[in-house]
Amino acid sequence: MAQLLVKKRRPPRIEPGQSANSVYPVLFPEVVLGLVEKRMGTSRKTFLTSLARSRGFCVDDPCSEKVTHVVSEGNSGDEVVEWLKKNGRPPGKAGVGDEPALLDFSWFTESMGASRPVEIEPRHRLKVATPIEPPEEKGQVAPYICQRRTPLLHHNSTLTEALETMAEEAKFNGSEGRSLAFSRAASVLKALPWRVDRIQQLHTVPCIGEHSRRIIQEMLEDGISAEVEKVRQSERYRTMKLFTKIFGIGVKIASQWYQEGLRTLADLSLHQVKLNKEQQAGLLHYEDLNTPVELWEAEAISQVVRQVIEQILPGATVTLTGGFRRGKPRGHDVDLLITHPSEGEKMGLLPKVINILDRQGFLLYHSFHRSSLLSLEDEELWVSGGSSHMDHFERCLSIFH
DNA sequence: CGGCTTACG
DNA sequence: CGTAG
DNA sequence: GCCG
Repeated sequence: MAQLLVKKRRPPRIEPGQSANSVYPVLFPEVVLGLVEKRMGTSRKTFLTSLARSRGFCVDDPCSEKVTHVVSEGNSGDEVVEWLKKNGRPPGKAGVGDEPALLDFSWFTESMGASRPVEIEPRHRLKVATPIEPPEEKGQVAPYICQRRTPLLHHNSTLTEALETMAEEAKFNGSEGRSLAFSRAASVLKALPWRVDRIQQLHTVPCIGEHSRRIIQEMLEDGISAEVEKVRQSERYRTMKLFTKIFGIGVKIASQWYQEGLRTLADLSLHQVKLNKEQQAGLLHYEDLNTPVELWEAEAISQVVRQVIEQILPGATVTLTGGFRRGKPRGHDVDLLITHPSEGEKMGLLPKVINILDRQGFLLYHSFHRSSLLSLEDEELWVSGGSSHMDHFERCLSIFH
């Protein structure tokens, strides 16, 4: 099997103004809307569905198990629960916690206005007298990390961003352990099914110690943490963040540059710092490489690679994997898996693919050696493969254009 | 007080 | 030393 | 920094 990863920077554009639902790119695959027709009416539901899809939302039958956000207009929470039951929504498994959120129309309106799913707040939730959710919620966090949900959209973004700033700062200072602890504190808050609004709610939550609790308390009381703000404003933190976002530059080199008085990307050129090939590409394509890849871009790259692979190895399959396959709307790269029913057909496939992509002008940068390759740019393409009984590992990282 | 992921280039 | 998941 |  061969695995290919691609990051693209400016792939083919999708023309605006298309009407069919399928042509709108899904920008928020982690959110699936279900519109309750009761008291909304068929035509209004159709209109709202088109509106949502045109803004990149996925819309499905509210009774589908894929639905994460059930939106209704003019119904009480109990009425929606009853309606879902009557219209055949399968009952959720107790304790799994995968029940959809039951939301008032205000959440829909605000999300459409923002062109993205806004964070769910208590005022958005429909009040349900007969809870559809099992009384598991108030309780604890699962004992094992692998049992916890860490959703992209959760209820404590402000708090987790603060804790992650502290984690980053610790890492910049060489304190891996501290950094890990703050990262865990942030993660555990992402797993909570409710918004933390009182410090007492954290008494039984693991990974929240004295320091994290102090920061959280400050934020709950003042809406801001002086300690975190001080970090965010500090020249050291800002500069380290700037430098370590250069592909190929880690804490050590960034710190060294800071010691030498360097502060901006322009300073690096002025002082003619020594950079290897990857780092040069990293600096040259700094903005591009730090701009997230959108799902539609990933799909465009897959399509290009698919077309090239078809020429070289007919019958091969190219599948988008990685974060996008897990439903993320954005990523920092594109993972592609290349498979073919026959054995041995894939040897040397990667260099051929890269050469063709290069000749077609898709690659801004690429490099590979005997067993691996790595490059970075507006787009990057990474391929790795191994054969079944060979310890073969072929990889390629390039930049797509 | 020690541990905090691991492999590879 | 840096990258990746 | 947090945990055992």
